[in-house]
Amino acid sequence: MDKFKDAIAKALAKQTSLKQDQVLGMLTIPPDPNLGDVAFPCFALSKELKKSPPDIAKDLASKITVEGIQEVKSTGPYLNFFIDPAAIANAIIPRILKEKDHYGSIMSKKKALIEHTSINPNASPHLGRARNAILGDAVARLLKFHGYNTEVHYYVNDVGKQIALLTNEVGDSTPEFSDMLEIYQRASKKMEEDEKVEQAALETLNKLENGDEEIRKKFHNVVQICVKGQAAILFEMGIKYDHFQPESEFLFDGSTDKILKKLEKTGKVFTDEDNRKVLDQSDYNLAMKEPVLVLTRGDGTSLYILRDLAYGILKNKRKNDLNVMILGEDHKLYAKQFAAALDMLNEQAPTPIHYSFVLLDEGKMSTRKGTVILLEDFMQEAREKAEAEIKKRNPDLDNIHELSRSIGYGAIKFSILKVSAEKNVTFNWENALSFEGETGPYIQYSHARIHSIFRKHGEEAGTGNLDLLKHDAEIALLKSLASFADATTHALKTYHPHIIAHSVFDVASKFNEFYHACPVLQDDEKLQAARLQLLEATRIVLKTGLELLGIQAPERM
RNA sequence: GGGUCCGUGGCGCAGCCUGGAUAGCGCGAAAGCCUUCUAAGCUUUAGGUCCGGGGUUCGAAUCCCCGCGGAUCCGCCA
Repeated sequence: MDKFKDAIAKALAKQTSLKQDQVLGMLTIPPDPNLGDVAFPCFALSKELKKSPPDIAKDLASKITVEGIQEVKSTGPYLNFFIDPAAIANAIIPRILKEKDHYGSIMSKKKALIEHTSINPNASPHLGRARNAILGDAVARLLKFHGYNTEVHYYVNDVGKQIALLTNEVGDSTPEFSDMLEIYQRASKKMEEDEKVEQAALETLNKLENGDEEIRKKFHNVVQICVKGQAAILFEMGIKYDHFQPESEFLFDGSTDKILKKLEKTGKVFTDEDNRKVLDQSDYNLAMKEPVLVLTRGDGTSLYILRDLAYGILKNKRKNDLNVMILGEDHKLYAKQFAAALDMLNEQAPTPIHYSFVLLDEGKMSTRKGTVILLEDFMQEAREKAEAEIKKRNPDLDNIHELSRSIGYGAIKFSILKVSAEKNVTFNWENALSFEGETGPYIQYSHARIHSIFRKHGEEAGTGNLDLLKHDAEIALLKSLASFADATTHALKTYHPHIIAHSVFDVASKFNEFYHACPVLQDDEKLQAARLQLLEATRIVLKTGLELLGIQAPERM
């Protein structure tokens, strides 16, 4: 579409006092395709020309001709351009068929690093955490799609007080991952009731920092059980990581000490009345009562910020062109403080991508309190529903087990990814497990329908005269395919996968309208050949779009 | 008290960056469409003070200001 807009802008620039770039910024899409494909509002020229906008539109309509535009018409104050449908088809279809799964990619050759998920290793992940992982995975896929050599990190918070608490509670027993949630909740409850429990956790932590091998082993065991259990669930969802970075590494290799010393050299570190080391950040305009960052506890043990800084510096050593991390909205201020601290060390900060929480009707989720919906339970519900649906429609399929995973997880991911990350969502079983309308399965179904046609016809789309594609439904689909490429670049620029979700849904929706309006396999061989090409292009885009969201594209369902 | 994000038909959302013509989509509701490429689909109908109030502008869901409501944060949790 950009091609046509450029041509229009060029032609308009010749006829008016405006520059081509200015015109380009003013062009809009009419609300109804019957009005035209591209519009130029004439209000702005009104003062200068001392004529009414409708008169200007009329005047320009009679003067302008643009290649690939079959008609220029004035409607009130708007100058409307009708793109020749054949020109759209010939511009977009060959491009998609040639670029295939790269269609929409900027083909960067740069490097990127993304850190996401990074759940506390204590229990089975709940839906709120899943939003981080699913969003992060989608952004990682987006980066890879655009050609970024992308490294995916999972930061393992294996030295916290919460892990100490869990480790103490586990003691010498050898629990399974599935026991951890209960153990963690039990420990949290004990801590609330008895402050000695917290004291014990802090003592354990202190021993860990002072190199107690026994404690270190225990920590390691508990953390391993948790991380393995969590990663297995996420892996089942198709979410993978290149590197698990243990936080403890920065403690044991002396990085935290080094960073503390470096920060002290800035002269901004002071010791407070409780013997804690505190970093003064008043130079950074942070919206807090006292812009300070506490670096150590009174007993000298380090706080997470020092480890985070070490990790941030390590990330920078990889020389990435893009460096992003997915964080909850509760970490917004912390991300700023973190960036400020890195700046004091003359280091670059990663770009945070924040998301809001998933709420339940009854309020917030909390692993400690047990008011959670676990991702694994949600996954199971989705699989079971998918399996029931498949058996209802297509009981003869031989891969029902595999298929119900694709469809169930597709529904979960799409329901999370279609909403912009900064929006609070209230979880609702019915909406989240819907397979109809604006859902993952709807898109998967559209993709499967195309495969069905090709199975009947034979896999080769062949060649044909694309000028024949001029039905309204065909044109609408063509335009949707064209705007997919805009969506992928916009999504990259803003780190907003929901833009992809809506775009690929639009393609599926336009395809289904086309499917009902235009029979593909039919007597008119030439028309059939043209439509098969359109179908092949649609299949490519649907598959690409689904993959960007981490959703599989089954060929039958 | 201060900062940030969100507020769009009964419900869930897109549109806001970059202002433009009757505000889109899905669910739910009502009615229709399977002897033709999979009905997880399609078509039609009903349903909206775009949270409220000011301002900027020829024009505001969109930009600015002031409120209201929700989320979240503001020193030893990560």
